[in-house]
Amino acid sequence: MGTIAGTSVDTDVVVLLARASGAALRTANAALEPLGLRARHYAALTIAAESGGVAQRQIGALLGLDPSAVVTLVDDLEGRGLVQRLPDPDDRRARLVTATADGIRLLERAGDVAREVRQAALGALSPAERETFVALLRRVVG
Amino acid sequence: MGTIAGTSVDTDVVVLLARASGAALRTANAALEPLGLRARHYAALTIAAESGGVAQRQIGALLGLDPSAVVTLVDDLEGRGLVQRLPDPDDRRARLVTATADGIRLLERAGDVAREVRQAALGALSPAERETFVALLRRVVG
DNA sequence: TATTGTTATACTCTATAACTATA
DNA sequence: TATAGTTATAGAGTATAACAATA
Repeated sequence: MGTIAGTSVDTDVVVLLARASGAALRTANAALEPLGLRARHYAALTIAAESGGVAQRQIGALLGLDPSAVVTLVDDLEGRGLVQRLPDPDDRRARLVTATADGIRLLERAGDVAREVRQAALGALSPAERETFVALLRRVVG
Repeated sequence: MGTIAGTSVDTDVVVLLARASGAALRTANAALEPLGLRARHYAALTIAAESGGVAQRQIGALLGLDPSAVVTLVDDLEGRGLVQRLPDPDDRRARLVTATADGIRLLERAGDVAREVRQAALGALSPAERETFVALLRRVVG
């Protein structure tokens, strides 16, 4: 489990992940605040824009969010006019979340911010190490 | 930012970290539940046991927790008789959190559980990849 | 003046159950 | 029967400000 040596601890993977995630989220939320977005909204808006229309269920699956949390998330974005819920012609239960022109414009403005956030999150690593880290992290998430 | 290809997304690092952390925490909390512990309590108890007495401030620094959250955490552990708050002879503001005999006994019982959790969290990676990943993750956290 | 621990408080996040309308 | 979305709600986590005791 780890032993204390001086002031440093051979910390648990779970703790390390929680710390890295918390720090990255705080950085992202602070950086996106001037645009009125949180990391979660930015991610969902990106998915909506790039997909050209996704079911909420899929947003939840991609972002690891509960369906009920996706409702709140899309409500926020729709309330700001950044996305629309359109009927899915293939499945009348589902509603396709699509980015509006305003949403796409905001995403473009947020591009630089997002780049800075990614850099800050992995600032301690070299470019090659970042690639390695993200590749492994993606496999960890599955 | 990433482009959609089929059903997979070149997801943001922030999202990946949040997903990995969430999944690891859920696994850890579920596995430790029979022992009446959450991941956070387990981590703090480990630090207390291995250090032989830590200031709450340091627990917060190691675990990335707000000082006020550490109060609640140590209250829980103390209420269950797993740690004690002893006066620090070198600084009368601080209180040294030390594991009790019960706390150490519980930690020993939790050892196997912790091993399983770490394995589950990084189950998709080979042993060598796990080492690489944890080393990089530790540098990301700083 | 700054720091440790503490309390109170507000806010966000997460998770579940129950419901509807479809499939 | 199962699934997509929704609502309500409860519980956990996070963050801030203010305070007493001590440095």
